[in-house]
Amino acid sequence: MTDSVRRSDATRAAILRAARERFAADGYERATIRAIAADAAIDPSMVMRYYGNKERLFAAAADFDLRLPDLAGLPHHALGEIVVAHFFDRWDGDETLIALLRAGTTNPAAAERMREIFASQLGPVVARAARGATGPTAEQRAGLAASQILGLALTRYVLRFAPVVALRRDELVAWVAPTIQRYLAEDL
Amino acid sequence: MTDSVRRSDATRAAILRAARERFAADGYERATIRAIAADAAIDPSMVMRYYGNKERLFAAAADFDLRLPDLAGLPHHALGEIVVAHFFDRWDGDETLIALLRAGTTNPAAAERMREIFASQLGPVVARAARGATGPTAEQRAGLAASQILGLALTRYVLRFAPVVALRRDELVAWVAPTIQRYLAEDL
DNA sequence: ACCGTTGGCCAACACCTGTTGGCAACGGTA
DNA sequence: TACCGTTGCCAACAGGTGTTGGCCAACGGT
Repeated sequence: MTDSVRRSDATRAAILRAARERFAADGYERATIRAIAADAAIDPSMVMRYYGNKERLFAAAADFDLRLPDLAGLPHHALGEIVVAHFFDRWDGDETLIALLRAGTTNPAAAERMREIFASQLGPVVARAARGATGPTAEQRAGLAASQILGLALTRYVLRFAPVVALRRDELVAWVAPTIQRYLAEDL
Repeated sequence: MTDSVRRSDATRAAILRAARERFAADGYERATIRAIAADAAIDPSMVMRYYGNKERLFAAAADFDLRLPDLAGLPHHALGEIVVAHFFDRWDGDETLIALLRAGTTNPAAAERMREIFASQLGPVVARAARGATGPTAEQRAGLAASQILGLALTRYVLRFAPVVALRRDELVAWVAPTIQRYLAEDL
């Protein structure tokens, strides 16, 4: 029975979708099981049966893939623009990263998940792209890039600073890409 | 009586200090009135008597002055370094900004406070410094700078990304200062 | 020495939270 | 048809939350 499509799969998916929305909009503590269940048009106890507890529900909802391309085969001078544009694609198409960002500031487990994702997904890509560069380590380059990328997501999607919201996406890419380019591939 | 020093002033200050610590460490919702009162060695009901409710307590605890210097009289090419170093001074010496950052991601009032602070304190300083520059408006320049500065605070003090925590302060200034310099004073 | 004012604590309130167990309807299978 | 695992809801629990009102002791000016 485990390999067939169960009737409950739709419910499971509805819960996960509602959870991602709520976690993204409200953060970990304000996103209540009851509210998520109501969004999914289901009883709160079903959430517990399918996901065990709130922490495991969040872990399931915050399973995220940055889907970074391999930068080693791309034009070296365009790394910054490619990375920034890719992150815009990623968080415009999936609010999971925003959920993670909101929850990570108050929930230790969410912060740990965030560290894992960037260490295991951004780190290696940067290491391959920055091969042969002198100066800082790949981890340091990745950390610097993360600070600018997450700061952009923070001010635009979470804190909603008016000028950052008002700037068009391509304008932001033009401004921020050189920053990322320098962090990833240049020396001081 | 209102202009004299009351016996309760010490208690008021202790509550405020405990509130700032708790809000900085836990964020808005996880920082409970009871925990703040316990830190201040006081009864929870006293917090209510002195500050009315939790939201007003946060407003009092999050009253923050960036203390930005007037950049117009300083060497133009060193703006970035001065600003970045100043922010390190500011958030190393006062955890209020960290409290604001943590709370701002989940509490709408805290986010609004954050927008106010940056619009009213960073905006005008940037406008004076960037006088005569062409291209983007001062608000846009300030917003871009805020994205990098807050991203740095986020990854270093809140999410605690290992490489960003491990880098020395002067190393981070050296890397980030050119970014801020470009956002504040250069064109695309 | 008095007495109003101030500073403080205790107990309780109404509400909301994550979480649990029991019970009814469904839907394939024998 | 009789069965039994699955899917779902309802009601409740135990604990924690912000918040309130009443009571008591210490202070300080007269």
